[in-house]
Amino acid sequence: MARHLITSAIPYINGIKHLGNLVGSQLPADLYARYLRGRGHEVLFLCATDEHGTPAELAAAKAGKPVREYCAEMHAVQADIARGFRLSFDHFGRSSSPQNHRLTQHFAGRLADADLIREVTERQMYSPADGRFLPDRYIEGTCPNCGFDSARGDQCDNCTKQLDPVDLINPHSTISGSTDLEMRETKHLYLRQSAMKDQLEAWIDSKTDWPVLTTSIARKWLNDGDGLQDRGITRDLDWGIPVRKGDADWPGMEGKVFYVWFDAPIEYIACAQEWVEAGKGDDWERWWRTDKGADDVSYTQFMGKDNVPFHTLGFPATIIGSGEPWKLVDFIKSFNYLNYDGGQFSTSRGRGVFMDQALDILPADYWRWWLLSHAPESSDAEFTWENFQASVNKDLADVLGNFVSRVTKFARSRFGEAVPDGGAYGPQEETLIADLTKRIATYQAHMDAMEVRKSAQELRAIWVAGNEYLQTAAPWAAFKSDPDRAAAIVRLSLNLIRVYAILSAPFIPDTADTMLNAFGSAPDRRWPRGTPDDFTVLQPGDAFSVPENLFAKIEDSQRADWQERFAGTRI
RNA sequence: GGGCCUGUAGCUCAACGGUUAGAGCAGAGCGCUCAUAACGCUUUGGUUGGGGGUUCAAAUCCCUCCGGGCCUACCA
Repeated sequence: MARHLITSAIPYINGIKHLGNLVGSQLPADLYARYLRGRGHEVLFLCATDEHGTPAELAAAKAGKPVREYCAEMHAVQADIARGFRLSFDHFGRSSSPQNHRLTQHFAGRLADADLIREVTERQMYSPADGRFLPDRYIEGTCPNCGFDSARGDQCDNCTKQLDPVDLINPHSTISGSTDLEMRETKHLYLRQSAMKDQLEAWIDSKTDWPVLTTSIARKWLNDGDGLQDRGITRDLDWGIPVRKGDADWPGMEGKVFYVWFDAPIEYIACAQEWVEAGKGDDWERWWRTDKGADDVSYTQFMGKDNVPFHTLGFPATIIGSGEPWKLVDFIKSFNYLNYDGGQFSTSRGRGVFMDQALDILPADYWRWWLLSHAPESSDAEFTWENFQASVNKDLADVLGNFVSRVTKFARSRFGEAVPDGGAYGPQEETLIADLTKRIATYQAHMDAMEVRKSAQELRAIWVAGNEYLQTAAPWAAFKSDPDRAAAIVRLSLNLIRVYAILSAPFIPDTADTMLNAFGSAPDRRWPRGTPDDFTVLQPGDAFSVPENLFAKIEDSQRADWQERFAGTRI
């Protein structure tokens, strides 16, 4: 039994996330957490909402609410949807928590003491009409390079040229439309990542088993241009964690807050404190402090590729730079993007399926299965309704659902609602058990390696083996000539359902519960040990019931309807 | 512009220098009748994006061209 700390990239607060966000971090993290718990390991699985920054302030303003109130509401909404998808966080925290305030300020103080913070005076666009400094991309104007009239201040979407806001012709605020913009001086804190470049690079180099996607992005940032750049960690905003040096004021930084990308990863740690505060645990330091028991913790982070630089460089720089014995990540599992039907998901255009909508039309397990079995591991992947319908109908309804249905209904009709006695497992059963034992070992190896698609593929093959066995053993024929033989076949088949439920639970937890509940309220839920005993847990006389069909097929008419509904509006 | 990833059967993907490039779906044929017209077996289908090179041996390594994607540090 090992101890596993698992975190999912924390979703931003300003709205409901789409399926691409889900499959890139929270869902595979949940798969891994459920699997490890199933195998008897001790797991702490944490996630939170990322609540600071300009977009949160603007979203709150648009909703006509104080930002504090808006975030509290959106956190509740996201927590509710997470529950709907059966994301089994031990705690779903908030980056705006008091714990994170204290800890973020603490880290800043430590970094300052270590001479890893420098103050930089710079000039930024200020909009008097909006009453705020504007991040580059909140300024638009005509591109001096190609003449595109909606070029953003950081880059022109038309000709892809990188820009500076002052380059724009007729610049205006995208918030208010105001053209009254001025350059103002402001002072900010920079994290001296460049001073830690060699340390960070050596650390990345030591991670030879990480996905290429993870290490290549990290190396790019380490070596691109002049190498790893120092990074601003403060902003001129109202909503955020006030800049303080530990418990002390930070002269000259009054009214400023830390940048979200500084405080968001720290929330991983603060979240464990929230977990204790919420009465769900009693010792967070044994998960996070290597001097207090976290030495043997295996820490895995899940995230989309856009998050990789902050997790491979920024956050480690914070942790290492603190000089304190915090736990560093052991493995970073990163994902590419999921596209929607030939294009990108688009919040603004309402294009694609968002988490709340997904749960409105189908139960979580349908989505979990498709998303995980098509996880964008090696390249960007694409959601299409045709593929979704085909996969769900075939894999879930036909292969697994129908297997459970045919076994339980046959058993009931011939032997009644209890595991039948009589006969014994013979060569066919031994062959199947040997095959499954091997396949389960393969499945576990893929899950251990977080090879999500391969795990799904092997799990499906395990389901298929049940159907193959039934076809070969043909209990319906045996029943006529040798009822004891049929009884043995049915006994094994019912045991298969129990084993399948346990193996499948990380992917489709609700369905797994339904399958297990067919055998009463307290069936043995222990993970298979890899011996033939795994298939004799259900004994003659044990009661079972026939569950409702596990999965309904998606009809062509439904598919067409949804296709239409989620296509979004063209601009 | 630069960097990284990617291109394999109609579709979604494996194969990571070593038999004859494999699976699932879709298509075709056969079988079964327990089951959600479900399941099983067999089978069609590929000059591995094009071209060149290295090697006894290349989907795999190198060069080049073409296509797709991502990142490029003030959105998060």
